[in-house]
Order: sequence, then C-alpha cells, then structure tokens
Amino acid sequence: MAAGGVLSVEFPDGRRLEVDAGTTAREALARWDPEKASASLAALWNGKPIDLAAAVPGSGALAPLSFRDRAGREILQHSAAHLVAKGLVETIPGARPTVGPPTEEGFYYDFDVRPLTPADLDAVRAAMDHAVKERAPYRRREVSKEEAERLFAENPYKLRYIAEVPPGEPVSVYDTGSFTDLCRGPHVPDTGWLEGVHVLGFSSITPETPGSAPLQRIRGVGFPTRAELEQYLKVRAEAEARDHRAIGTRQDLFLFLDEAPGFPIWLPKGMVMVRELEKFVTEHLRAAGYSEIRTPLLFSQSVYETSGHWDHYRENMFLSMVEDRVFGWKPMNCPGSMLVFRSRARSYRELPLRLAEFAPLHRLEASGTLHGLTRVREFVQDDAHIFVTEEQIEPEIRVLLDWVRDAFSTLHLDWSYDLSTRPEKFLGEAAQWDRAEAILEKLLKESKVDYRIASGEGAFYGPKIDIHIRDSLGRPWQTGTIQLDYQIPQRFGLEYQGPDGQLHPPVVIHRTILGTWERFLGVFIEHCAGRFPPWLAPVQVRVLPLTEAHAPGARGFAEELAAAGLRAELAGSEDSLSKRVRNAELDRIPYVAVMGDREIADGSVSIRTRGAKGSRTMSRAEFVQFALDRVRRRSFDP
RNA sequence: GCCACUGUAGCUCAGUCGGCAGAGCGGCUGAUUCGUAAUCAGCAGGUCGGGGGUUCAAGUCCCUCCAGUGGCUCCA
Repeated sequence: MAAGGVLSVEFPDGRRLEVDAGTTAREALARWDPEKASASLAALWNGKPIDLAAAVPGSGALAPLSFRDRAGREILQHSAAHLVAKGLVETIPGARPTVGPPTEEGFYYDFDVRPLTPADLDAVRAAMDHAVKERAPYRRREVSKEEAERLFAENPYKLRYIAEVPPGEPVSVYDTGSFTDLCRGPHVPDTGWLEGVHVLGFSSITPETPGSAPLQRIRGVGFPTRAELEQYLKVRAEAEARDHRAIGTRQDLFLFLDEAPGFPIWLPKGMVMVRELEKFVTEHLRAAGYSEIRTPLLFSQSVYETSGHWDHYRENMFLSMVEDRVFGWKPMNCPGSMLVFRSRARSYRELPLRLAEFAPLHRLEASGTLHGLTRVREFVQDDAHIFVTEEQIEPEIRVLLDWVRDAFSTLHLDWSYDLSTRPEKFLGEAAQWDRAEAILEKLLKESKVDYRIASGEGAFYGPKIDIHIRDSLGRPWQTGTIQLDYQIPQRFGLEYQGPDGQLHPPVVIHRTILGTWERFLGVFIEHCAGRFPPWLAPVQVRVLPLTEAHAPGARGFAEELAAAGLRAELAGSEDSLSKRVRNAELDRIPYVAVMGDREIADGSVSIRTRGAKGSRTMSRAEFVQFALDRVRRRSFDP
C-alpha cells in the first residue's frame, strides 16, 4: 500500500485523482466517471485486470473494463464458466471441476464427472437461471497454499494447479454462493451480470495428458444482456438454415453414401457448379501463362519417400498393393509436378514454369473429422506449382495476390491473409527464410488487404501465405494457400541451367486459391444461402407456360435459351402458376420466365428475378442478351 | 481415431408404458388451365441403419457393427 494512505490514480482521459488507500476500483472509477463506472464489469490497473471490489493496489493507471474490451469479454466468459461449474456441482454432487477458460467464441468448463445427459444440461441451466436471479457476488479470498489444499482435497485437478503456484504466494479462490472455485480472477461483480449466458452443449474431450480419463466439457457463450444473447442465437439459427449439407440435399447438388464415407458424390446440378468454377479458374490460368498437366493418382512408395510424404504423411494416405509393391494414392499434387519438371533438362528460359493440375486427391482423414463438403477424403484443388528463380518469386506472387483479389471480389467474399513464418524446426538457411518472409510481407503490405503474422507457423520447408475468407455470417474459413518451398526441389534433385551455364535448383511455389472445389462450394453455399449467382446456378432460367396451351411457345423459348448457352428448363402446367413460381423461388432459380397469351402474341416474355416481388416484361431477345450479359460478367446478383 | 448423442417413407419429422408403422411435403393418377411464393381428390411408397439377443410380443429394452451430428484430437 502506498505511503501516507493516499494514492494518485490516473484515468484513461489523463485526469488524475487522489484517493485514499483502501478505496475500491469501483469507487475510484465512480468518482472519475459514474457512467463509465456503472458500465464496467472489472477494472484495469496498470494494464492488469482486477475486480471492481478490489482495493486499488497502488498509485498508477486505472481504466474501466467493459464487455466491449477483449479483456472484459474474457472476464465475463470466465465468470460464466464459474456459473456453469456452480450449476453442475449442484446438479451432480461429487463432480470435480477442472478448468474453465474463455475462448474466442465463448467459454467452456471441463469436469471430471460421469458422462452427461441432456437432462443434466437442463438441470444445469435451471440452476444457472436461479443463480443469476440471486445476484450472488463473486467474492475473492486469498488463502494459504495449505488452506487451498484443504479446500480442494477432493479434487486432484485443482490440487495440481495449486501445486504450480510458487511457494509463499497466496492462492486466490472465489466464492459464489455456496460454490467455491480456485481461480486467479478477476470476475464480474455478481451473477446478475450473467443474464445473457447460454449453455450451448456438452461433449466429452480427450485430455492432453495421455492415459487420463476423458473429461466432460460444457460449452457456452455469454453476453452482458439477454438481448445480445438473443441476437447471437438468431445468427446461429440463420447459420443452421444455411447449412450446406441441407441445401445440397434440397437442391440436388451432391450426396454422401454410407458405402463411401467422406467421398462426395456430385449430382448433375452440383457438377454444373464444379465445372463453372473450373472454367472460372481456367480462364485465369490461360491468361497468366499456366500449362495444365495430369499425373497419376497412384505412385509407388519410392516417390513418397523422395517427397517426404512417406515419413511425414503416411498415416493420412490410402495405400494399395500393386503386385508386390506398395502404391499410395496421392494426397497432394506436388510429387507428380516435380517428376514432370525433372523429366528432362530445364533451361532458365523456361522459368517461371507454371504447371497446374486439377486431380482428385485422397487423404485418409479420421472418421470423426469428416464434415459435409468442408472435410472430405477425396477432393480436387485448383492447384499449381510454379518453378521460379529466387528473383522471380516477387513478381509471381504479386500476380497471385492480384488473382486472389479478382477471384474473391467476383465471388463477393471478404478475405484476409496469414503470413506464417519460420517455425522452430525448419530446413534450409535462416537467411534465405528471412529474405523470403520479407518479400512476402512486402507484397502483403502492397496488397492493402488485412494480414496477420502467424509467427512460427510456417511449414518446415518454407514460409506461406494462407488465405482466409469470411462468409456472409462472418465465419472464417481457410481456403487457399501460397507456399514457398526450397526443400522439395532438392529432394527431387531438380535443377535448371542458368545463363551462366551452371545448374541451379529452382524454388517451388505451391499454391491454391479457392482451395478445393469441395470445401469452397461448401462454404460458398452457406455464404449465399443457396442463392447462387447466375453464372454458377445449375439452372439459370425456368420457363413457365401459363397454361397447357402455351407449352409449345414456352418450349420453343427454352430451346432458344439453351441455344444461346443458358441453362434453361421448362416447368409444365400441372400446377398453378403461383405454385410453380413458389417452387422456382424455393429452388433459388435466378430467372423465371412466364409465357401466356400476351407474351406469345407479341414475342415477349414476363421475367421474374429471384427474390423480387413483381415481374417485368421484355422482348425475348432482350432477355437473352440481359441474362447472357449477367452471366458473362459473373454478376453476383441476378 | 476418442467421447456423447442420433438413425422411422425420397425430404422434414411424430410414434406414450414393449401390444395393428403415422403426418406434412415430394412422387404417381385424375379433375382443374390457373398471370408471379402453396387448386382439389385419390393412390403408391417402410427389412423402423445392418446383425445378434431378451420377450408370448421389439421401431421401442440389451449387445455389436455401420453411418451421421456435436465436440475433442488432427488438419505440410
């Protein structure tokens, strides 16, 4: 405590106040700004979070912490975790709480307890609601290590944490009603702050220490108000409604069979989309000077021994016996590309050599990790390997980042980059890494797109740029990646003859932009909720004859559309017009063309655009031009 | 792969205490010929995920396998 019993406290706006020693953080903040004080759930003293009920520890800087601050959010989530623990211990006496930290999304608490049931969760929720109404304070107590060991004698997990506290230091515990938990704190003042807390679910988790019994994890989210929680739950419900697995079934895009778990089956409509994406990407490849190759799906074990997959990736590979030799289904395209490069002498005049390959890749993903189209065992990447000299790295990657911008702008997706730098275990020279990282960072700065440095997360063979997209609900997904590789050319003994007549190893850039058709379409389906841009839509126009009498005219128009290169289909007259319009909306068809007496008479067509209320009439030629133009420009909206 | 949960018609789902397997949508047939988000009627459609067990009797209870879901782990 400060001498003289008076502390000098500085607030975020620069104001200073003298407060008596023993003044709580709450009181000090209230003297500074009562409004901000009442909105805060904890305080920051010299950058360290403390309880509002704690005495200001000394002279220094004091700031309020609200849910808007990251640290404040974590405190609320952490307090929410305590609330869950309190609820669970009340529900199942003898349950041993272990740890309950905040996460990006919310929080969780792990328990050593029998496997939970949904009924347990209901009971926990009820106990939590009750506690929130009680507005029970979070009371901090500092106890000796021995006292703490006595308090948590029944809980080996807590004893382990207590043992980690340096000797002589007090251990802090928090009492919430009759529930006491070992905790560093700080916490919100009382459980009344937690009305916006919601338990999402439970699961069993595998603890990191091998051999220990599984724990039960309860996950949740917390907001300062119920209204904010409702908003969050609304967004979640919206996300569920966009689930690509449901839309894929509804729109007949793809399916999975029990007989081929993790192997997507593309139905005709989904295949149209795959081909359109391929076309989109291939146009770029042509413009950017790529050549396309196709290499085998299976290679003998020796190829993977050379590439390093045999040592580093074998457990994720499908293997087949061919006569007496082991063949592996390729999990990546690089080995094939390397062999093509090596197949004859190469000159510096050929570089950059850009080899693209869209081949099916197989990865033996563990059964529990499979998920719709976003985690599968067989997929196709928009993959390419670019063989360059060190000087060519910069211009090549600049072109790639331009393509990223074009591609994701067209697809109406927001994207950002991660620059993953040298990991602890790396191959090659540190100086080479530094140069490469500097080039990549310079290019990222130039691109004016947000990027984050993922320190030490590079591959062992080189630094990389990972591309993340955010879908319309703000959820992040990794799609493409641009990786520099100094190692694989050496492993395969690649070289080219330079202008100096000497042989040099090329640098390889592995890169995919959309990633895989499968994952990309999975994300994209959710992004646009199944309302595809016309150029991707499996059916672009549905032609509806008003009555049977108009069917020949409608059929003629549908044929005209098809001849113009549009994907059109006819929907007969068995159902009422409004029923067929409704079905077209539900099928997310971009354009509905209705033909009745008026249209047949004057060569026009009545067009309804997806999502729009009314319709407009235009000449058939006009519509064909209009639709073709939208498709050609890859307009996002119909 | 680990843990929990789930699996009933093409889809979404109901099925009580173990006692005749249901609905809506979709499909088919017929009537209706309709002007921009659901016309009416009838019919067909099931190895209740597979296998085994308990029982007079199993969609329902038990075991096991498969698949899916949510997490965990993994994700060059």
